[in-house]
Amino acid sequence: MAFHTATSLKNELHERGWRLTPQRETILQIFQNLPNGNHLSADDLHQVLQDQGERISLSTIYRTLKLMARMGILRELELAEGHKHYEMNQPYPHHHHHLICVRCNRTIEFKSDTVLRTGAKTAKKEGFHLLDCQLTIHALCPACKDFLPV
Amino acid sequence: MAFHTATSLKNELHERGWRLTPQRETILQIFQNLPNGNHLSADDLHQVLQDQGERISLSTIYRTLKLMARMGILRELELAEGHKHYEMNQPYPHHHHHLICVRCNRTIEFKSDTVLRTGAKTAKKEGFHLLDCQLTIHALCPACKDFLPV
DNA sequence: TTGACTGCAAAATCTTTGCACCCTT
DNA sequence: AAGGGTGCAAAGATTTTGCAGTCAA
Repeated sequence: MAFHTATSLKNELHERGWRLTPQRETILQIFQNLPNGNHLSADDLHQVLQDQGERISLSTIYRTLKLMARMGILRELELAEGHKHYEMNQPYPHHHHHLICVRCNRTIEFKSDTVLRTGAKTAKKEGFHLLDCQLTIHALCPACKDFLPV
Repeated sequence: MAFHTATSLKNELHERGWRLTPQRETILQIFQNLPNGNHLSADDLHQVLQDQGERISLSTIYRTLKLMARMGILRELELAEGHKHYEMNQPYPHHHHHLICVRCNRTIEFKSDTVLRTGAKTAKKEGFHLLDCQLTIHALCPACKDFLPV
């Protein structure tokens, strides 16, 4: 989970015979400039790009998001809203987890070194190459506690 | 995250003005009898029911799965296969997490008391009512390491 | 008896894919 | 020049929803 720049992205792609296209570079840039803790869905990203005057197709966006998630550059978040969200996969001091209200989707970020350590240890023990490790807590927030379950 | 029986399900439903229907009871039973560590998608569940001669519609299945997840009876798993899976939300000694290969979806279960404790502590600190807490590790398994990223 | 629940079918969402053309390497 | 990448449109997959009839309480 190292920090990625256009150059490191290029190198990693080339190692595998893939290419660095303007689209991929632009998308990486969007995520790099995203304020800490923000995340985008495929459609959000499409909007942001449109607003910047960039015309990248949704297909390419989906393909790129999946690619970068599999490379460990982005992390795929399931914030229980029917679609995935993505954010930069930041290394240690910024790495965080999510507490989510299953009713109103209110989300709180929190950090945990021990969880991060558990993730790394487990992946290593099984011989897996770690990409991302996220603790997701599903719960009911104070405002929704009494409305269970709908 | 307590163990649920038809009776406790009935009581919890009644507390909120909901009802215990044969469909809900049957679905709960399926999950109770599911071998530890197994999980079902909405469609899997539909198949299992068909095989048992039960005719419960997919709509009802989706509605029931969501309901039981929000009640904390089932846990919703994102095993990166384009659809959700569900399993009983078992309390402490059986509670587990998942290590998943993002390429082939090979999944390994593991337990962690410290992670569970972190989840409980975090929810409490924020005043949330805990439903489920899962550490999901995305990684590349030994067999897929070298095929990154497609 | 009441209104929550179910089943059905249609609709809505989100995501993937085939194909012709483009462009990085 | 080769073949990976993109855009478009169409297809796929999963999940949700409106509605009329059903049934738990």
